[in-house]
Amino acid sequence: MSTRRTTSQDVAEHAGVSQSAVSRVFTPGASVSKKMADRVRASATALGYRPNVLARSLITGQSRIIGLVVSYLDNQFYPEALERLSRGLQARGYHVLVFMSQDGEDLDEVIQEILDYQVDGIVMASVAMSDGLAARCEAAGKPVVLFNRGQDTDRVSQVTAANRTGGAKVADLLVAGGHARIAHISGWLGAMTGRDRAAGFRDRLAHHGVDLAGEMDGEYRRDRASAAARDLMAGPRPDAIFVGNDVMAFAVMDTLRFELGLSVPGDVAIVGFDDVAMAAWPAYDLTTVRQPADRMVTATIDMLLGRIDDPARTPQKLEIDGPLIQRGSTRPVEAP
Amino acid sequence: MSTRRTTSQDVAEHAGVSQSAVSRVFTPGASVSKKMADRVRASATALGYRPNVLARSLITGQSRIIGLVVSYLDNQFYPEALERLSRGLQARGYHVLVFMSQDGEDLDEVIQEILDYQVDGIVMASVAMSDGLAARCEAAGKPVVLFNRGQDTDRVSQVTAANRTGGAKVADLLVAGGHARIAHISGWLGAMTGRDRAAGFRDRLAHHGVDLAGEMDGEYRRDRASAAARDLMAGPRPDAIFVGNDVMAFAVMDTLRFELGLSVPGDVAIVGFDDVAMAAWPAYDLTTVRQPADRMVTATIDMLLGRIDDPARTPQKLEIDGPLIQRGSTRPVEAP
DNA sequence: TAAGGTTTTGCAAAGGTATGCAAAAGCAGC
DNA sequence: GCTGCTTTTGCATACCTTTGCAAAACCTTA
Repeated sequence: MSTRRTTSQDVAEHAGVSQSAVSRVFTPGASVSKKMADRVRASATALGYRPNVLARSLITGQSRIIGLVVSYLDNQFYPEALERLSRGLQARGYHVLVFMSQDGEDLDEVIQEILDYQVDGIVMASVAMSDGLAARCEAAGKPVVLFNRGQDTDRVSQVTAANRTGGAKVADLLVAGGHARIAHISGWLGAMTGRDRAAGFRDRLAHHGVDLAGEMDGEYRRDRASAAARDLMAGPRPDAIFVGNDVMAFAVMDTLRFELGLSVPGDVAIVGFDDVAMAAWPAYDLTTVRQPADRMVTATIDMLLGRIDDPARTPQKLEIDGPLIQRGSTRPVEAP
Repeated sequence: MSTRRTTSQDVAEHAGVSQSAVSRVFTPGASVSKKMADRVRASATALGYRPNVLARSLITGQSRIIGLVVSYLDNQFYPEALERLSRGLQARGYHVLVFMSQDGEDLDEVIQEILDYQVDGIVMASVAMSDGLAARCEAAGKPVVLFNRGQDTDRVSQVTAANRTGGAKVADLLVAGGHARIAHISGWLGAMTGRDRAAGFRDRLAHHGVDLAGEMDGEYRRDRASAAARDLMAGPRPDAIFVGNDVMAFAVMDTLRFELGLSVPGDVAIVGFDDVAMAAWPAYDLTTVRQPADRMVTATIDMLLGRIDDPARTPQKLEIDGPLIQRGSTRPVEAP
């Protein structure tokens, strides 16, 4: 039935040369004469030969596979990042093997599976990692990059947006907009992104001498954010809400407009975080802080491949600043 | 530095048994005594040993990797499908290796790369495949499933929604709703999904004796859909538009409401296709035909693994019917 | 205890490639 | 044509596992 794959041995026989010669032709930088290369390539295409990546990786110790751990894809920021990551790695000869992690605690098992595949590196998208686990990966010689998730450790590299600064920018904007009662529905406070955005926002408000008129944990979930919006509106009404990410901000806007009959930005101004594609759609037209997915992904790839090429390099933390994008969900304000 | 991975040989020495014994302990269904298993496992955990999947696949011929080709992820239907696919395969001991295909014609090269990784099977999400290419994959013994993309070939399996039937359901609804001027902004007519939805819709309208008041190719693109909406509205106005998928439908709604100042469904009723999560959000509240991602993915996995387990099995085509979900973008109508 | 059958174990080969080393080939200069 | 040097080639081994086969261990029964 399924014909045996053609091997370098087959090509060697067909071309009348040794197997090692064939291998060298397909190994960049190996020593082969032009004549040999031509001859082997001719036989190779005649037989439809291509090197077996798995066998190769067995001996080189390089699989050209990057493991990606991701816990959910329903925040549009992640599919976008995944697409860029995959394209970028592909362009450099790597490919992404996907591992979905339940929100539960099977992360250990997931990492084990990843290591079983002999990946060359690991990207964890918005997933936290115990210190012991990080140590295990590094001990196995597999560099790890935490994408969009900060953590207090020096064992692994990290790429995040400038969350504190972003939060501060929002504070500046809302204060400049003359808002008196400003509230916050935060991202999940169990994660550093959520905490940093909130802290940056709070600190900057304080710096302006403005008190926070309410803060609730939206946990990065649509339903929690809607509930939080209802709660906030039940008391003395805020006239502006900074929401910890765009997806929650959409939920808040929907709740305000269609459930409570309020106008955005007429009654309440809304600001999000991420700048996913939908934020620009007219139905929401959301003012938000951009997380520059392109630069974040580029940095992630560079860090990862950098450490693969030179294992002596040490882990690194990088924060990437993104601009505040003013749109219709806030009243226009001169740039500060 | 990076310590050499511990191998089955190391475990064997530590436990004082042969290397093959270690292998058998980690090979389900192999013949090992309880005593041996315990002893080996003890040494294995002591040394932190886990079998090397790549070396294993070299000899078994099974990599437990499934190649996924996908061309873009900005239609939310695909991230959702990808998440389900990955989770489902993971539960059955497989993992997804992602390949992004540019819309250009490098598909040949992409498939070659996939085959280089010795994948056990291939899923092509909404990507067309030449017959020759399909033949090549099957010749290599790699079953292929086209996900959400029909094609005239018996070489590969296919899973799609019931696109014709879906289109027909929309026609029924709009006619029952008493609409007089009904238009269609189709999905890309270069793909069978787009053509089938359009054909099912058109045929059913004809069956009701209703003429199509205009049809344009939206190419599954937001900008093309908006442009099409403008064009349609420039002439004698339709009072209902069936749009080839949800993402385009959102664009059409935005254009009608915010650019042309029209009301949906007051002036124009809109129906989409897919039922992505956002369709249920109040800002759009879109009537649409559901593509049951869960069942489609389950079927895809079953077909793929079925053919991997039994290569004699022949490719199969499956259409999965999804319900019409009535929401606020059409006026309510009794179910037909 | 010995014979017979069954289960468990070790040995050795295989899977497809890369690579160190030594031999062969090529080349330049006389 | 010979010497000395550089480049190219082949041989053999290694990477880590699974698995057919035969030997060893075990169990059962007489």
